[in-house]
Amino acid sequence: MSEIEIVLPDGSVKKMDEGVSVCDLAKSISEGLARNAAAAIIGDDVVSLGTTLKNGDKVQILTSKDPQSLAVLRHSTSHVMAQAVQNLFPQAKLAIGPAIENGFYYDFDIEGHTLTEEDLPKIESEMQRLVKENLTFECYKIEDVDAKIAEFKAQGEIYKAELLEEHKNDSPTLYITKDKDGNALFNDLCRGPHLPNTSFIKAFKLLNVAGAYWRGNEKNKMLQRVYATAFWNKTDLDEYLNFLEEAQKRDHRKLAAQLDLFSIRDEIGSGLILWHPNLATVREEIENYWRSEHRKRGYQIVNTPHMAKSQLWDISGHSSHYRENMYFIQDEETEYVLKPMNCPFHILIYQANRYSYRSLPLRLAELGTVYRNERSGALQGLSRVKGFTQDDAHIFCTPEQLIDEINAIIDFVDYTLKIFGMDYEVELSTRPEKFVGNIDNWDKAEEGLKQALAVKNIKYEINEGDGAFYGPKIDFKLKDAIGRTWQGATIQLDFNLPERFDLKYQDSDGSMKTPIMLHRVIFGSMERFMGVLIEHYAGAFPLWLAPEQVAVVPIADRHAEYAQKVYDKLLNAGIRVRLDDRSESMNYKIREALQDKKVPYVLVMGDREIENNEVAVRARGKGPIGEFSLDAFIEKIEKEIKNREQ
RNA sequence: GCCGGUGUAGCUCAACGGUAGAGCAACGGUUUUGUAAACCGUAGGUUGUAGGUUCGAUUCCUAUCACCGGCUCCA
Repeated sequence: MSEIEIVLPDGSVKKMDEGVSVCDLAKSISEGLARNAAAAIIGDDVVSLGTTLKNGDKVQILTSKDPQSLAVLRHSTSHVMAQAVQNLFPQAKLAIGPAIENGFYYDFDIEGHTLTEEDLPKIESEMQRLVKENLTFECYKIEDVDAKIAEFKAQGEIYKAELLEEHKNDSPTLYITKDKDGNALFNDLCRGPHLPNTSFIKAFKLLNVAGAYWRGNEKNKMLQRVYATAFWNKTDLDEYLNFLEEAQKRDHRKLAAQLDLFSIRDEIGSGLILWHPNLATVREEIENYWRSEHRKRGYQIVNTPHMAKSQLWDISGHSSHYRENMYFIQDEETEYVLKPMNCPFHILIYQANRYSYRSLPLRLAELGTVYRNERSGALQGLSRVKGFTQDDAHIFCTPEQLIDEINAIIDFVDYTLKIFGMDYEVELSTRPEKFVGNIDNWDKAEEGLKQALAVKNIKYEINEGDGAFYGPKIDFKLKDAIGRTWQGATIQLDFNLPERFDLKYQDSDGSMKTPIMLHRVIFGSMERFMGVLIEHYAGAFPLWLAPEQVAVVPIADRHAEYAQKVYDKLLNAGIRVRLDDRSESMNYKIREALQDKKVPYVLVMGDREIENNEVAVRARGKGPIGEFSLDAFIEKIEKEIKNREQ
């Protein structure tokens, strides 16, 4: 028997007999490691412990302490769930069951039974039973693929048969779940990796059931998906479940009712937002920021109509590419389209003048309200609506100016998100299968975006084939206060529209050339961004955005006159203030202002304050912060507002 | 659009074949309060909408609309 050399993470080399597995390696290192080993990494791949080692393999053994092992735990738990479901519903056909970001799911096709929330506890207890059996997961290479496909088909496992057919040349493997006597109880076509056995599975929770198309294609059958999660221990699981609860409390649709922010009415239609005064105030502040910041950064602000003749959309190509999302309005002779995008209008503004390379870039910005006919099931609160206002801008520039322009936008986005205390992740989406323009331009554009990101030293992920049909794009995923991500700003390159509209500028050599066009939004849409902000702040907007900044609370009726003076002075200083002179108890008024309305400052005043010509200040989340003269208080909050303090 | 769930007072929920009830909010009164809910009372609903079954429907059935969890799509 010959020896092989294994490289351990510390760089040391260990000699092992040929044919040994990762598990043997773990045992040879220490008993404790062997007991705690969940999986391993060989090279770049996470593998099961049963994997046979090869000479020169770089091996890292994973325990529950290594972040990479969590996906293995979840994947194995998903197999246990599939096994439990098949035990309870023998007719259930298995589709796929991967680990996902915060847990895992498994898709089933169960004839004659529709899973509901009530089934989840039953499945969970069956899983508990299986886990207690201390089952092992063993990996087998499928030698005779065709025979196995036939077997799957005979069992009715049509989805597994389809998957195996597809992966027949990838040396497919089968994971068999066995009890302690070695009896095979369950098997699943699976690439792995898996835990050695179920003893690691200690904390899991089934979350919800949902429909999902087989392979994500809406032409395929709809399967039943069970979402679940698993962690190494109950503490982590509970923490995650608390997080879900916290997220639910922050739901902008719930907070909308409590804080009187917006509503959607049947009489108007779904996906159309009524902005109540409170949210309109937040929007006004944000629009003010948006306008002044655009001026500073060399943008010109424009306004364009809400509809245009069909002809315009024929030229832009939207009539063919975007038709199902457009609303048409028929006048006696002419057909109009409610604008789903602002770009064609900005292009026509470009066309109104002649440009040279010296007068570019031209940056046109608009808070442009667009209407898109969304599929009914897609609508959601403020996040997905039919009518919304994009903080849209289009930049027309020369190829030489492109990278600087992209960098400037990245700066703008970065600067803006910092104001809201939001972090972000960046994704670059490249050429899709269906695209317009020539590949050469596409390659250049993708390279340009990459360069711009490199100059800024920004880390990003690449979404192959996820670009728009007219150009590649950079997306910014906002991370809110509790770590959830939201689609926010995007920068899209466009070679298509400038050509369709035959846009020109005169270059330094006198020749006429076609400019490059950039589409970009910073917030995305006012609606979606407000939704994100509400959840980010859990409804407790910072002072500069708060619909009501200060509540004035006189303790008894005899203090009303003084309170009125305080109120008038604050109002005069441009503060959004409310005088609460109802004959309710002071405690009631404080509680309502802070808890229900989330007002940042409550000013309480009684005999003492009148005597000293002061106000007693209570800050949201901080409690009483002392007595201030009114001027000192105004000065303090004016500074906070100006600095947009969080 | 698709799969599943849910629609009861302004809000949160109860009743589930016998004709709808509570808390908060609102309104009226009492209380005049010292840092997160004073007390008493009044009013408020063709139970999402339209059909059907039934002596009788909020409850059962059908259709439809909206919302929720997802899939797909997307700012």
